[in-house]
Amino acid sequence: MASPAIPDIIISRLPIYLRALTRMASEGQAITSSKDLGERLGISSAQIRKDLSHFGEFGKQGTGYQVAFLVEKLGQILKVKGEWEVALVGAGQLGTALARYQGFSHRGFHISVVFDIDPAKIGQWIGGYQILDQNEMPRILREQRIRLAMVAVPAGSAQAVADRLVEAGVKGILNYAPINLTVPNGVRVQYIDPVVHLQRMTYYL
Amino acid sequence: MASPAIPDIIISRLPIYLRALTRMASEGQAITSSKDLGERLGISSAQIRKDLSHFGEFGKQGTGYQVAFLVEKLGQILKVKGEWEVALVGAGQLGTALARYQGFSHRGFHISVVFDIDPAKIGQWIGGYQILDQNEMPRILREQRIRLAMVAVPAGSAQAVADRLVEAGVKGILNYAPINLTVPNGVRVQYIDPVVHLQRMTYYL
DNA sequence: TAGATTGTTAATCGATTAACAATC
DNA sequence: TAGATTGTTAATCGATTAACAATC
Repeated sequence: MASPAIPDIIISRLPIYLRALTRMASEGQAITSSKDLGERLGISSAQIRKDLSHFGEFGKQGTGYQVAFLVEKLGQILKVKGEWEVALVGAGQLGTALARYQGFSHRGFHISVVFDIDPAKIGQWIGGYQILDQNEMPRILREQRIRLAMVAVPAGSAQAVADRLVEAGVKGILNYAPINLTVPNGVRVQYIDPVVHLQRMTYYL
Repeated sequence: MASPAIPDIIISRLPIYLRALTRMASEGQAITSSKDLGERLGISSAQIRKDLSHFGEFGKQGTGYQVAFLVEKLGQILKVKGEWEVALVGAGQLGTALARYQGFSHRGFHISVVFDIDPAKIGQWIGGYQILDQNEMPRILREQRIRLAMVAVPAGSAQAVADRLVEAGVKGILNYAPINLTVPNGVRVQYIDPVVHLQRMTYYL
């Protein structure tokens, strides 16, 4: 009997828990509780316990959770114990900032290739990466079995890029282009659009 | 009698609708329907109609919605018809990319000031902005009545920056630092952390 | 032991969907 | 008119919360 699928909304909270717990660990905090973690995150303690209970029993009555142990477990659940290779498409302003960002490696990700379509950029170096020709992308992604990609191209080319990524076997796309992507079942897309986030706040002003 | 508060989950979808509709308009599409829009976004048509119905009747039976009219209405609802002034804190790699990003102005936002704490950066110019001393921030924000800010500083200083922003009257913070912020009621925070988004996908790989 | 906190159950709450009369 | 699509109601579905026995 297949275990029931875990709701996506629960999965989406786990990286937030992991981030907070990792910070606790770095601050020397050895033990936490659902109440403590919940207060930090603005989430109810019941929800945290319920979320975690889908994956096992990680705590101890009366005591709470070992921070290091929970970090370990969440890392396993999210499969970020090792390092995922990620392709970056688009070496413009934003792509360059992403290529230079130091925060990926300690949290389970590593940019392995950077692509652009502009002949003036191909061959140039940014953040330790030589920019490759986007036409080579399908071949290189297949060869390196890359399953994650970040898209930092103009909105007008994002869907075409996504189509080629999917063709090349990519299963997860982090899309920085301000446009919705259509992808087949089995492929996931996450969106980062600062304007959308800002607009989510102006309603309340 | 106060009208009942609109659930935040509905507000959070409106910018997505607006973005898709704006794109339709730019592609010359004059009319859409809840079915058409829903298919583009992977959302049910019923949900789109229900969401919009909280704010008025914007469509016509048998026909659908005028794209331009709906863009107008959503812009009003989200209060992004004019332009909001936004402060940017942190002029590092990411802050610089944000300062240079051209995509804010046509969607209701304008960066008016950029701050950093590093004496070597203060006074330098990036993307048309002269970097100001972060110590001047409270005074300048108050003077200019700025209510929105983007935080692109290291995680370790993000909470302190947020505290000062709140003190200075900021009501909405777009936080790029990979850490949860604690803010008083009445202040909103939105988070952008690429690693969180990537980790939300690796579970499924 | 007494106090604290877990994991889990049942109750509550809220969001989504299905369905359809109204009507363009 | 016939076909299409809205806005809305009621039903369904799913997520959150409250409560508590178990137990460290």
